[in-house]
Amino acid sequence: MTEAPLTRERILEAAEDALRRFGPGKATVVDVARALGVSHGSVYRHFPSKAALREAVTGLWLARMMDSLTAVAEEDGPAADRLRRWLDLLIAAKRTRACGDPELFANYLQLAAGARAVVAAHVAHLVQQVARIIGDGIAQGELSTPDPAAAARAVLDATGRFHNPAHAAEWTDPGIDAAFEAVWTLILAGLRTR
Amino acid sequence: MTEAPLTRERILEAAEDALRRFGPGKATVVDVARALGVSHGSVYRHFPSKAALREAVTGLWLARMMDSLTAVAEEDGPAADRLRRWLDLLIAAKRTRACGDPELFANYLQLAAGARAVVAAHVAHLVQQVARIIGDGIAQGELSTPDPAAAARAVLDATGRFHNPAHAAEWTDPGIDAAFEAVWTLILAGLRTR
DNA sequence: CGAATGACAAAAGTCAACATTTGTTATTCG
DNA sequence: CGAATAACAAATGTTGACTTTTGTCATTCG
Repeated sequence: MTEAPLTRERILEAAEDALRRFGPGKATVVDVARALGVSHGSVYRHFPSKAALREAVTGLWLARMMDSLTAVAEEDGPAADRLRRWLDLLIAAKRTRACGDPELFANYLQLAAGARAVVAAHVAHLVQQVARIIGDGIAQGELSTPDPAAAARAVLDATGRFHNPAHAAEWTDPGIDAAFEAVWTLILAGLRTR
Repeated sequence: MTEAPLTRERILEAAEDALRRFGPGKATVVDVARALGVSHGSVYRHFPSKAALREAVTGLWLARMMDSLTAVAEEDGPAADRLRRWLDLLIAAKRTRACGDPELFANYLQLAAGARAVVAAHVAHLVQQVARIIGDGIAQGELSTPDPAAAARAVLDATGRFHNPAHAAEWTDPGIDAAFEAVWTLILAGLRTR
């Protein structure tokens, strides 16, 4: 039986597993070490703190979520359609994770509450993708807005209720889809100014 | 020395005072009763529960905040200017209270977290005022939007980051005013569709 | 009689002893 | 020598006995 070496990757895997099994409140670094058959001190050789380990797990989790979004952001085609599909995907991804991956979502929620670097990076990444879609729309004459970067940030801010985890409790409201439709109508019109 | 009778109003006054002095976590109905020189049982003659008393206090507090907003909503003049001034006032009022009335703001925050009736009524009231401004704008040919009621709701949702108490922690961010400016540009353009 | 009281039970909150977890470091092991 | 460990101090969390608070109601008082 070969002994796999203790790598950053194996620790992240075990940490994500522990986080999912026990939740962000109960998972300890001793749990992670036990799953790997090592002492908890060894984990601290690869991560400076438990917080750093949690952030790294969240980073991977967010990165996986970004994959399908990136695909839409990099498509060709009408910018308005792409932006709408991109937002739908973002909202669906957040909702799916809130329901289907509650422990890791709670973990993300906690990190988002404190202004952790990994979350800021995630938001910056989202803004960049929206900016790209809006930029394409302007290039094709489909959209028109004075400051595309500001508009991208504004689109994310304006739709925050539907994807910001701070509002997760509202996502089961019956009127939530109608509310998004109204906001979408408003901002799409705003992006089409001439 | 005349004995003032124990009325709903005197209880509300004392309750607001206690809430402000001790904060939502520490104020008890015994505190309220003591300030009035009665037993706490008497308070329960006028309010069915402590929660109801807190809601009533919050209702008054919100109603006072609405006064200046209502004035702007009922003005004449260009709808875009009025809407902008109305939003500025709403945002300023929320920020002022978050900083200057932290105990009652914390109380409001707790009630807003649970979906209390008094908060829902407050939001409905806000929507109504925005709808009025937008309606005026349409009548004057200044604005144009398919569904004014939906647009009013959308304006409030889209600007939530700047007035929803769930985001109070972000109100000290350096970029918050620029972010609002970007959202304002976007939604104003959206309301001017033709 | 109706408003207010105070004694009471149940629920919620407090606090300090105790246990676990985090993070460090001197030592062991291959 | 470098990776892992085990023993440790400090920080954090848990527990359970105790106190306060909430809400009810039979009784009192004007």
